[in-house]
Amino acid sequence: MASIREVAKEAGVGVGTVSRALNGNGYVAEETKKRILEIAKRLDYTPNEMARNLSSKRTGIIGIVVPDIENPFWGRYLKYVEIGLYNHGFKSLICNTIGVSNREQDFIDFLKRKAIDGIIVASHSLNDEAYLNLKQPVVSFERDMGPSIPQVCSNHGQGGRFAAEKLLKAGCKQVIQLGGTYNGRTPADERHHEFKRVMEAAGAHVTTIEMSWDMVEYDHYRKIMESYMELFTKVDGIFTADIGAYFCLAFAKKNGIKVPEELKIIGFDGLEITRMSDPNITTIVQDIPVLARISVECMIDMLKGKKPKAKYLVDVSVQEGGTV
Amino acid sequence: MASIREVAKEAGVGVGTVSRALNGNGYVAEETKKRILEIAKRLDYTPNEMARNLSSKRTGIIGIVVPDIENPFWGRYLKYVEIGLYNHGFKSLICNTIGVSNREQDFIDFLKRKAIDGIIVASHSLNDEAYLNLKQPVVSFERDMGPSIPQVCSNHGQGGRFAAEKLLKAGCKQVIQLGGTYNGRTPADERHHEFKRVMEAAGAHVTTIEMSWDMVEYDHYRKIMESYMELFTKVDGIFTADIGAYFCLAFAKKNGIKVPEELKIIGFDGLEITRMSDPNITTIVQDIPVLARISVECMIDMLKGKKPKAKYLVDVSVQEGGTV
DNA sequence: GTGAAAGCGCTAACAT
DNA sequence: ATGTTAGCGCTTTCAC
Repeated sequence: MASIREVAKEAGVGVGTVSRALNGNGYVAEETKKRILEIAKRLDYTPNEMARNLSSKRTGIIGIVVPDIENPFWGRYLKYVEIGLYNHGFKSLICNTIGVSNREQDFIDFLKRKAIDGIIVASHSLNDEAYLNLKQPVVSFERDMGPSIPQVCSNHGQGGRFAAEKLLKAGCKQVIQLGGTYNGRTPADERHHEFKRVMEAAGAHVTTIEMSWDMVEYDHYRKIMESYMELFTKVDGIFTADIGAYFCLAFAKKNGIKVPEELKIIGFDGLEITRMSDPNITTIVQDIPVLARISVECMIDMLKGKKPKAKYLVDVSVQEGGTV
Repeated sequence: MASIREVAKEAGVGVGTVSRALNGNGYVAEETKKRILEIAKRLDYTPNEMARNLSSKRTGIIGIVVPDIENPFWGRYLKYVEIGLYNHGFKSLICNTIGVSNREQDFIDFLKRKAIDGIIVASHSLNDEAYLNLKQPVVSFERDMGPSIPQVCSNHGQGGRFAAEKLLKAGCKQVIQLGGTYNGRTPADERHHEFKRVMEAAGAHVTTIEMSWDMVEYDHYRKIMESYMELFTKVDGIFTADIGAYFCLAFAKKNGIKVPEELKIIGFDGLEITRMSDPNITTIVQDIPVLARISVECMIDMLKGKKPKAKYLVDVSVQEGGTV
């Protein structure tokens, strides 16, 4: 309630002096400074952030656009982005697109109106153009949006190679992989390209089933996986996202297919769920905390006027489990 | 970049007229209005939200304090709160306390500084006092913070009774329940009180193990559950949060304990995970979308100056599974 | 060192 | 119907 003017009046000084005393900028005599601080506390003075924003032209808020907070991958990514931003003094505003492109556009407008200082986009229901020509910083997660927007993503190609090597070493000859929408050539598709390349180079046969992982209900994937499992009986290895891997394993157990003896399963992502099954699922782990940290650092650099690299590739790793 | 003044100058009118034309307030001739809108578009005019905030004394942003976004329960709650707020024209700022009370206090300060319009608190690492005496609206989720702060929570007592009834009907005589920290008398504890009361009234024996569900790593709970399972061999029924129930079931399967024949398990929360096991877990479902919607409506009411009820209790329901 | 004053960009009351 | 002007509460020159 108390404004800077009341503090100034009470202290018998000008508002400028109060501002300097409170923010530690410019010269203020120790004496007066102490008095001002005291009065500010006594009056329970709280600076008005809106006014401060208007004058400083920044809000201290960064927007984060994700496809679905409820999805464990995004929940985790969001968590670590929030932590990173917080450590740099920024707050996190979320936009959960849940497939509705309006929501994303709405958020971009919010940025244009300077209600937030920048956006980290990890969802892509909109064309890239929506983000080009923005004056404020934008960082893209898992998508190439052109040279003006830095991109952070896992080294999916490496992940695909790791998966292929694991299955090859385990003796797989006839495998299927589920996932990868080849239209957009997103970074994530790269893992399926590489997987196929390496497997085939070693003489194995690969069947690719295109499907997306925009999670609806998990149980949806159970049915999908089960129907494919019925279809491919001669298969000795499967490479798919963790959720898929989980249901594959469940199906195999239920139908007396021995894992890993008769069927090897390797996942991708490294979600908690892979550690909740018995046996644990062997999977390629994305390093979400690092992905998030780099996303944030990119953003901070841009806010400071520094130009980050165009692309950051983060190593994946293999989580040993009992399914390969 | 273009400000309202430039639009005004270009259109040969005053800034007031432009403001009215753009916001649809007050009288503006159709003719001039059309011209202004055209010019605004041509100049790519975007209203500055900070300035607007300062003058209107609101930001259109609501803060949401949760213990851990990555936890599926909170992720889901957050998702539906975000959707609700969005539908009312508000954006969602998140504060993930992850047990650090500073973070929560920091957020309260943000509110005091009028950087956000209100807070929905679903985390409680701070004393209630921190929220009392705030001029802006606060809504509490799953905690009684005194008469001045409306509270939204599941009807845990009902949930405890449902669970007890299920187990009793299934013939349980000797059960254990895990969870409930009797110190704080949080709404959630109520389910364990009621569970015990009903079970004992029917002549069953109840052992209560106090523990909290501030999730660290899921696997942490696997170990806890396993150690308790080893301990209680004569038990014929278990009531616990879904995560615990999941690991109980896993343990039972691994150790040849037949579920539900020899052991009945009933969970609480209604998380996805209960539908990922085989059999699905019988559990008491919290209606998160409704809890979220009411939280939001409470907030909106308060922002409008309406006084909401002091307490909103949301019904839970039984999800039939194969563990009871 | 400190006070006065000019913005920051918009809204709204008040003239005209 | 429209222009002018006074805030909104703070930061930041620029004199003194």
